[in-house]
Amino acid sequence: MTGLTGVAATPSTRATIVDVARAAQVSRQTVSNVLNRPDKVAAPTLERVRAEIARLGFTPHVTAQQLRRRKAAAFGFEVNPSGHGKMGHILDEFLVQLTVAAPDHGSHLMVFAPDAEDVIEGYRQTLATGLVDGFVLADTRRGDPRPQWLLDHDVPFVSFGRVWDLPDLHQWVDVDGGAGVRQGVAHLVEAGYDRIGFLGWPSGSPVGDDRRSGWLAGLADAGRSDPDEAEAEESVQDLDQATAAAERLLARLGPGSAVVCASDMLALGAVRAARNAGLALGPDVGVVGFDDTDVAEALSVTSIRQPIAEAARTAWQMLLSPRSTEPVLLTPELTVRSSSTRTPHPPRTATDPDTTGTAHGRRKDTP
Amino acid sequence: MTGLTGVAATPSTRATIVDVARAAQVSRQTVSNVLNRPDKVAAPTLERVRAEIARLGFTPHVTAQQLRRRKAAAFGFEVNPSGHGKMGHILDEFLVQLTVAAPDHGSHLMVFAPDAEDVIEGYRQTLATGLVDGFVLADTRRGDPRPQWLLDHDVPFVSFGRVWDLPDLHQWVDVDGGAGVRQGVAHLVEAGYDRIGFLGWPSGSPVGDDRRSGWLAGLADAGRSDPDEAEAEESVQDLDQATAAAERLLARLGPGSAVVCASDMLALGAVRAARNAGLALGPDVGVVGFDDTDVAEALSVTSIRQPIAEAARTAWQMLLSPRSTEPVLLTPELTVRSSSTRTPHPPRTATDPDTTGTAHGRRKDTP
DNA sequence: CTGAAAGCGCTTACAG
DNA sequence: CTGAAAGCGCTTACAG
Repeated sequence: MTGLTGVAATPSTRATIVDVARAAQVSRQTVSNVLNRPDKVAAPTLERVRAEIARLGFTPHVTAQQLRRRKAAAFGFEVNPSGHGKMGHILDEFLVQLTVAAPDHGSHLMVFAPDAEDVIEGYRQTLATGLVDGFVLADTRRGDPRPQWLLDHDVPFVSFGRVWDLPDLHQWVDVDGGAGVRQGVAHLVEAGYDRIGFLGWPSGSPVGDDRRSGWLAGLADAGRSDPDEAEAEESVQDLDQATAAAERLLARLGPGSAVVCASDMLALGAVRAARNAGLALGPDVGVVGFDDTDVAEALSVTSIRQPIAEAARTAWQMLLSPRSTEPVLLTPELTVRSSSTRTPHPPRTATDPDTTGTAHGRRKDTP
Repeated sequence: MTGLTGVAATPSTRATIVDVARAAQVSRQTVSNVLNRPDKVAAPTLERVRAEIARLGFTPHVTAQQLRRRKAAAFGFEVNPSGHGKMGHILDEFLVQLTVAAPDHGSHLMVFAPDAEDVIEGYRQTLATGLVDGFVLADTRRGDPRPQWLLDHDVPFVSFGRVWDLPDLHQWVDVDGGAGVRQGVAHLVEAGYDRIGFLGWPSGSPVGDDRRSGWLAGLADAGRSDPDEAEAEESVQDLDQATAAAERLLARLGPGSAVVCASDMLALGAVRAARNAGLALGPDVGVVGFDDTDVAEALSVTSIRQPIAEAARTAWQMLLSPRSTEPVLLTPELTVRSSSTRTPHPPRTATDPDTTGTAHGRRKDTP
């Protein structure tokens, strides 16, 4: 292959734009034009250059492009060690989906872990290296300093999750948790459960309150408005406390009822509470969780799943066509499992009730 | 701040090495020397330049450094959408820990998702962009084409997980699963369980066979050599099959015995089998899982935890000082929970037996 | 110890 | 439509 035609002198070195130019008998600017403004190149030249590009396996050196264009075509994504160990790997999945979708937008993703003591400094430095043009934010919360800082410094960004502090900012995509819970209620009504309670987090968190409002909306849809306080309980994200809260709730609701939960952790508490009360999961009591985690899957608990891949694609779009002024709210889907199925249960000898439903089918419900 | 001293003309633009040079009244080469060979710069000059660097908040433009040094100081990490949904997010955690440790090695991490149809092409292209110098591999399996290709093309890499096909290649760090299971057996012996069985995967997979051998070694340690076939069962990574296999195994082992499992999924099967047999988890039957997933934590199952952060740090070291010829095998630790505690259980009325142990303490056992 | 020169691989106006 | 020129921000020998 290494002939007189001008293949790179050092074969181990990758082909450069100059190698292609020599091989195709054009200047290197023309090669660049073939790459970046093919419409400005005559057809025969175009073809010849492209053939050489293919033959040499030439891929532009992105680092050089970045420097020259003064644009990295890359975005930073913060990764957080403390986020691990807690149930639900939504952000891990989001990172993966962001990576998968990156090439479709001519971009790539750089992960970084800012010092927890000074997160903003981590963003500042990452930006200053020129390795990224902006950021994809996730896990935004009240009082989050990042959005304002990015705004102040004219740094492009998009957020996965509403930017609570800045109502005028529309560069976010989020999942409509309330709509998800509402679907869950509709599903449980349809499945034939009598009373449908809610096991949520203590009020005050925007996400939790949103999910709770979905429960109320679902009841209203079904003509079961105005539930009294007895039909809801709350617990922090802790299994023992969730179990205790669920026990209180189930005791008040009675058999034949169901519980929609603000998280799979809470749902697991409901599962245990049902078991402790001697109730079969599904037939005697329905449970729906949130986030469709491994735990929900393993225990065959119906759960509300966030459309993460779609969120990632939307994030890229917002980032790269920043004139779309509207935020996007995606609707989650229900993954239906045996915890919300009222089929009569087999004798309790050898088979565990909540193992029976092996049909892990997915179903999209619209409220 | 923008004075006559030569701060960047366009304030919105970040400071460059030239701005620092002007401000400190030296040439830009000297600034570069301050950054890269401080020993070659006179003390007063050094101090003056550094002061200006701090004042201007100058951070070198990494893209320019990459181009000039012909070195990205970055490594690629493949991310895989199909790896999700299955229990255990070891690789997600590895990615995070790799990112956390990156700055300590003057590097950063670029994630990419190669086309599943042609993974090698994804690696080739990523490398050709000049954005990375090499790769961190994970999830290596028999017949994996990546290590050989990287070797053939002189691309630096390290693998998290043994490179099974290339015994002469030592650039890997892995976790000694066998040693982990052995610890699990020792722990169960100490906890007072009578017979200790093994619930593993069908033989033939290197990882699974390794874990099984740890069980045998643990029994030998305890002077309980030569278990007969009745003390082991196998199942694929599926909950229903695992439950069935565990039921057969528990029936043969009898109460007061324990089961070490090759995964948390299998351990969950054992938990259900115990429950179906009316046995209390912990007091009546001990269970130890593998990987310390969310599911193990949620169900209070003792599990063997891989030291992922240490694996990540080791990977960086191997990558950046490639003369360390020896592979590294790390020993996992046991996270002890109530599923392997033989304390007498409270009455089975309101409290679920496997919820009692709220002490999620960690303990490092060495065989 | 400090500064002038060359160049990493590419792109972007700008002439011809 | 094609090519000569300039330059992105930095580093690395190499003279002084």
